[in-house]
Amino acid sequence: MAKIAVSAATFSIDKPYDYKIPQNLLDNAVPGMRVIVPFGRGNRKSEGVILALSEDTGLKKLKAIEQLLDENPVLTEENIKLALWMSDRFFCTVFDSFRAMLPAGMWFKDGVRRQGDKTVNIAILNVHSEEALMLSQQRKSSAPSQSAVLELLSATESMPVSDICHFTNTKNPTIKALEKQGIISIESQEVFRRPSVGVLKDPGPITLNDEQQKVFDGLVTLMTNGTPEAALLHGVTGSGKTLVYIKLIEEALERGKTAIVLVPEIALTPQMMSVFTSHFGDAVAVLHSALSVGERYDEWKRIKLHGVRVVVGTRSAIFAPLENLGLIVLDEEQEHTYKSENSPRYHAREIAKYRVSRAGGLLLLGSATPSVESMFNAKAGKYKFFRIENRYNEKELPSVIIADMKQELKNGNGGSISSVLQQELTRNIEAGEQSILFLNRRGMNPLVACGECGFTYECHRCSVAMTYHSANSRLLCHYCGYSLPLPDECPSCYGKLKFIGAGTQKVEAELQELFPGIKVIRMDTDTVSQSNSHDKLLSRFREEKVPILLGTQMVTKGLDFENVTLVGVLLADMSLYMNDYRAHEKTFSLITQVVGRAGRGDKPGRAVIQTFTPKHEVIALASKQDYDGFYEGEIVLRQALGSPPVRDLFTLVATGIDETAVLSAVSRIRSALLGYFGNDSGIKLLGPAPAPVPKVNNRYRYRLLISCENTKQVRDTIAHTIREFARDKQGRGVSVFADSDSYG
DNA sequence: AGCACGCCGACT
DNA sequence: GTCGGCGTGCTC
Repeated sequence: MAKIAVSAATFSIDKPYDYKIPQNLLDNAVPGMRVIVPFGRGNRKSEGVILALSEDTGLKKLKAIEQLLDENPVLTEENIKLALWMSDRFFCTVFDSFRAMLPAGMWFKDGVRRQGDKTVNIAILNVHSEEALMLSQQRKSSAPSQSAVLELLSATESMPVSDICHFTNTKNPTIKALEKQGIISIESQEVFRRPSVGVLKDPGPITLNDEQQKVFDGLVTLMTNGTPEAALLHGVTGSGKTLVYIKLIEEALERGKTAIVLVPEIALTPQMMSVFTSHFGDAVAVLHSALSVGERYDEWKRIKLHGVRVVVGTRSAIFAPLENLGLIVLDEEQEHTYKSENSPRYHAREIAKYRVSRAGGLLLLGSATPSVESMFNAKAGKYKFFRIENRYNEKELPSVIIADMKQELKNGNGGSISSVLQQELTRNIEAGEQSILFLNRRGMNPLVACGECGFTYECHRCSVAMTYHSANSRLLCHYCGYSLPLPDECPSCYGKLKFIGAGTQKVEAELQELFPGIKVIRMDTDTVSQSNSHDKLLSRFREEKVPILLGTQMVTKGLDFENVTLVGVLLADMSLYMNDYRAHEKTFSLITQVVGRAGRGDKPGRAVIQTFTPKHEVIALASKQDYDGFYEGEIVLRQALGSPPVRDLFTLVATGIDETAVLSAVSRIRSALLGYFGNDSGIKLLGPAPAPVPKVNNRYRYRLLISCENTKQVRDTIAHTIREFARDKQGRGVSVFADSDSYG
């Protein structure tokens, strides 16, 4: 019999289920294979993964495995252990964990057949090329098509059939005829759908400066000492961390090890890929969710079976099927994108720690503004700490100007560009230098409010403010996509509607008014599309020396432009007052990164930070790029509030259509937890309170926060509470999930 | 979550 | 009688 993780089992009933292995599958069924099994009363077919094999005790009458989905196991014993560990750690089913490990193309989705291997027919000459050429001459008049094909093949010996047809303008029957005569043979060869990579020309050997070299030496020692290690590398923007990564990977590869490099967002993979591919060639693969299903499946196969040794990718690439891992790098480790928002709700850093601890490798967390959590661990000695203080090539950090927007308003400037920023922009335009403007506002579009009664539009399904899109003159909800046309007047008092909080579109219009005839590139989710990619917009900015680049989050990372000497942060406060213990950290990190964009070339840079709260300490520290000062202040605050990393935080979220049902569910869960924890002073319960987004897709969301130490016992209690809740018929219509150290 | 089983009311 | 409504409990 086999122990199986079943896809149809929900969290509350998840466990290894026993199935009989039918005689005809007995020889082939092995752990790590995917199967189809009957499940539940209706015996509906469900996918599953074999966890282990054991002797059939014959005690229970078991159902039988229906079908094996793989010839060879697609998951290793190590994967199975990891999946079990994840289910304990992240409150998910074991099958959820497996789903995260395999590329989407391998699963049956909505009845669609899974991704097939792509093959191509190759024609191969069975005779010497001279002979082929001779045959070609003979047939010039009698069989001109065959003649052309043979002439072509005499030069190349083999070629994909489709290419031959294309070049010689022949059809498949000609090829078939030649095959029949035994002159050529046709073989089917597996090909890999690969995302295109722009490879840089011969990068040459890397030379590190003294500071980088010192850091590198320390890291190599850690990587090669045979024990699992974790290190935090704090390197200011422009300190050349990537060079250190490349040298480390070289070392790892030389020792027969493999490496994973994670970046926080897809937009950063092409740059990393081209740098890495020019150093390591075909040994590099890329994994992220913007690849087509076929590409992702094929990259995964190349990694698992065809000798790839370096993987670059976003969060899910942490599961890349590499063996013998010597190094995992998380670049910009503070980014929230490393945390999954869906089940399994893992953090890539946690999976990385698990993997290096088994492989004896090195986990390297790199950042210009380390997360408070990682710095805390570094100070506690859990991570070795390294720092690069100086920018590569000794570039100076930009000078920072803080613009008080309240004062601007008093002076009668209600626009989004302060007078200082306007002056600086003028200066740059006149000098032929470029500027980047950053708008820290998700959603990018203005809110609409009544100028008289203050009425605002909220999405009736999601309880978030709707924003205005000028492209179609509609109001849109950014959570569920619901939209409605913008009315002429306030529906409540018939007053005049006003736009509040400029989005990139509005700022673009303002810029056009302030600087007539000056080109502006706008970069946000509206202007970045497949045909107009992130890359294309940036290379236009670089090559055409467009004076102003205006954008959202996207413009803040990894970019390196010689001619950019001015950076403006239009609304530095935006993220400061969110109801989230990470709000200060996010704001600090964002401003620091943006400021680091300016002055990377020979000329010194300036940064203008616009804010309504110029005295705020976080803004002052960020403009000085004083990370240590920020950390010291912040950790005291966290200590006082009992927030991570001083303590751990679990979030329990209940969602449902009926608000009172959801609320009473959370209250019942709260009392159940209180019952389990008793008056343990180490555990603090907060809530119930509406989740940061209280309604999504017509479902209300309430949450409970548990501040405590993340122990097995606490996790088990939380998991047990969720299971109990799901079994209780009182909770019908309400679903509950748990998360640890969630973001937002 | 999804599905069968069962114990009630409405209808040919 | 019996069709189908939904409330209930189980999933190897």
